Amino acid sequence: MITPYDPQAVERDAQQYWQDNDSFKAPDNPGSDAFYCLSMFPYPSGRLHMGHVRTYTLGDVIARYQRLKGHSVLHPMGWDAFGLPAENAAIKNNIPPANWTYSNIDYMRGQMQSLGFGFDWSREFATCDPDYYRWEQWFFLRLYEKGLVERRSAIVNWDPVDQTVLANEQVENGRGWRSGAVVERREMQQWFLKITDYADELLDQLDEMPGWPDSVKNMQRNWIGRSHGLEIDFAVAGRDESITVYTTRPDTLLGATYVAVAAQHPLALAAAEHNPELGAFIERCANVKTAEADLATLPKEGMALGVEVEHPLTGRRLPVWTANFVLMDYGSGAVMSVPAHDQRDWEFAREYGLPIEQVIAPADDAPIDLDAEAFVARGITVNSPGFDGLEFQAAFDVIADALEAGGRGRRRTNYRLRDWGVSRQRYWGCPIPMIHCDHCGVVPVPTSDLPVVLPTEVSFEGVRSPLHDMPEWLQVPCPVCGRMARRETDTFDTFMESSWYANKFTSPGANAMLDDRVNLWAPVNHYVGGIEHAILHLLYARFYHKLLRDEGLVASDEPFERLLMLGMVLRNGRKMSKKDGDAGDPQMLIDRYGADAVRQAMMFAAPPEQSVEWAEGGLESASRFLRRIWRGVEDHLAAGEVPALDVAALSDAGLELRRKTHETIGRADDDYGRRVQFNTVVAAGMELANTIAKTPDEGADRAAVREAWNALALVLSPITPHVCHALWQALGHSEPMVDAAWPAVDDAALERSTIELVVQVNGKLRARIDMAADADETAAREAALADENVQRFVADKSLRKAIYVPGKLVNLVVG
RNA sequence: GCCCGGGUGGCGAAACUGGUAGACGCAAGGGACUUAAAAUCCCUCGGUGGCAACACCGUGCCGGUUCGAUUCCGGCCCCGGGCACCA
Repeated sequence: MITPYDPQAVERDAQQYWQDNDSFKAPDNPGSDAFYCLSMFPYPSGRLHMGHVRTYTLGDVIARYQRLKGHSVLHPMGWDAFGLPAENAAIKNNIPPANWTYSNIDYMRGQMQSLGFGFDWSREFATCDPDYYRWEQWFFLRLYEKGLVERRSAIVNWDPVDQTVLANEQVENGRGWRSGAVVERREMQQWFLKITDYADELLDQLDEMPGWPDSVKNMQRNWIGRSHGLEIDFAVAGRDESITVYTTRPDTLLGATYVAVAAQHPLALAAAEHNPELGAFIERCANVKTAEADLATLPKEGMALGVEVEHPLTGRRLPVWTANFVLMDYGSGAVMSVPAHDQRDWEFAREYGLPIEQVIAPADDAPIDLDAEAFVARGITVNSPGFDGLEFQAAFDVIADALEAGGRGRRRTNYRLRDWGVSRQRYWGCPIPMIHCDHCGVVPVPTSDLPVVLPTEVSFEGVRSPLHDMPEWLQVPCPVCGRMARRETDTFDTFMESSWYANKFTSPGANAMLDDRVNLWAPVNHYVGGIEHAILHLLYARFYHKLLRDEGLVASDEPFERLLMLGMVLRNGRKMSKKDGDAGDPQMLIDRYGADAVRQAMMFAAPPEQSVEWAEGGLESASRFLRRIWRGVEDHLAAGEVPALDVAALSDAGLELRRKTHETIGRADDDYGRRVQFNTVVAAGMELANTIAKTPDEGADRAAVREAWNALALVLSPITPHVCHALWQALGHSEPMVDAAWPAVDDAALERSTIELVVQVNGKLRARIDMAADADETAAREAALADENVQRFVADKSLRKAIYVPGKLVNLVVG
């Protein structure tokens, strides 16, 4: 019976089968063959977009391939459910965020199921489930006891639209990463996680992570930004105090001609008390309503404090200035200024007429012009009495030793990385389990009172968190003194939830944060997600994993062994957005072409790490191909019984098909497993289908045709699982495709008796000749020279040399 | 400015370890089938010259190494991403 390919029916049947048979339920006790494949869980924004389709298809391909290779696979899915859009929707439509979120989850889960992703849905959770976030609260209290949590006042990035604090990582070009509003600087009491305590490990371990792309590792290195330098004390002239500066260039110390401090530096604030003009300047600096990134574009401005300090080595008096380019929260908020060898200091010195004194000369005696710009490269010390003639490291060490011996300085490592501010002034997040008591101060919620459940029956008055207006939630007896106290109304940054969800999937139903099962699966063997998370999420998740490890909750050092960073899905060179309308809506495409065609088109469009220009043309192509193989199998089956494979009885066409079949298996295996490049798997499948099509399906060769169809169904099944499931059944297998094993390559099928040998003359292709595969060099050379076209190029010249690459080419060098 | 990627036909791309550039597909053109259309099948498809065999040119640009370079090295141009008064 010939039935036309009906993707809707085929996909419904396959999905029903997987559901009825719990096909993707991961075992609780996997053996050493465990493979944990995870795709970054989505924010339940309402509906899937093409970026989701790409990410989850790639993850699904990996999971299904590993399963065929014999692994026990864990491939879970959940929801990164806290966050601002739910509140915005709530404010706009007057729906409680919880309702909005859970209904989005229901819709998106349905979409994922219609795409045929092989997720173990029994492990699904949303981060807004109290059963999930209670452990986050519990763990936060453990960290608090351990001293890894701090509450302190800090200048923070304030998003005036979202009315919340943002981490540095969430500020892009001076604007909030979600709202796009210009970020302001505000001082507030905040909770911090001391990620800087782990800066060295987070940095150093990158060197031992071969499964991560270099680009991501470099981004993280830059973000952590470790620098080695010196803290140097400058005594304030005439006073019993000193200020400390930080420098990575102590070799230039003798060239310091002034010292610059941040506007908020205590020395500047003190000087301003007697100097209204200076006070006004400091005021102006503080009120610049911009983020740090924007400061870079401001002109360099400053003012003398009327204070002098003593150079720690020469005793020379240097003026102290305040300057708008010195940051209070990096280093010590003060710098020694060496205008000859730092471009910023140079510009400032030129503006205010401060001296520029050379103390470093180029090692190669190249001319320099300090009237044009600073000489910032490393070189040899000059004009530095007692320290001359030294190259960078020698000067660094000698000066560091001298200062340390005199108690006026010390070696110090600094980081760009700041502690992680986790407080958000928002409602829809995990409540921070703290209580404010007028008598006892800040008191942690006793673990026996966890979870602190976020009330979900709420209504919004503007953007303000409704928690402020819920006295029944807000007021609570102080756990220490019993008097009425207030709950903390801030909630956690949502990156807190996404920092440990991968581990949680291993321990469903545990009456603990994690249980022993975590180490049977963790770390994630292959993690799949968008490049936009290269810093934020991945750095926090690495940090959190180390926190879990140090609490004895996981045994591994890193959460993700191998990382696949996908390029973005673009349309007309831009990130896809709502403007793309139906074209950007996968649902319409699934309804029209079927999930398999959508999946194949997405995989075929480009290799995973590259950004992909989404074009619907690929869907017609994919659809056409799937119809073709469907019809091909139908025709093959309609021709009746197939004899057992008898290689000796095969025709040349049959042997050729067998070779193609086994080549395809080998290529696909390598592409799936090692190269993680799936567009070429699709191409290889198409080539095999083309070869099948031109092989007469007759006599003994029918066995080779059957073998080829079986191989094609298996090889393509990670990408187009539904149609392959159906074809596999039709081809007579009683076992379902998901339980099949990856086929072995038959090396004998790959052997050739003759090959096409390329003949080059002086590196240029001149002929192709048929040769015995095992021909030796002499035979190859003679056959090459016998070729008519080759003769035209060698006839009147002498043969100098011949290069023979067996099985490939012979290159005749003549002259 | 610094750190990563990338640049190959009209388009998406392939070429994995230096060895046949453009696999596979899209679009286009021609043809078959059809009353017609859809679907399907066949042929052509980097440029120039040539009836053809074939030749010359061609992987952003310039140079180098090599018998041989899309691939390695040096310099430059352009595009994308990350970081950025970080001392």
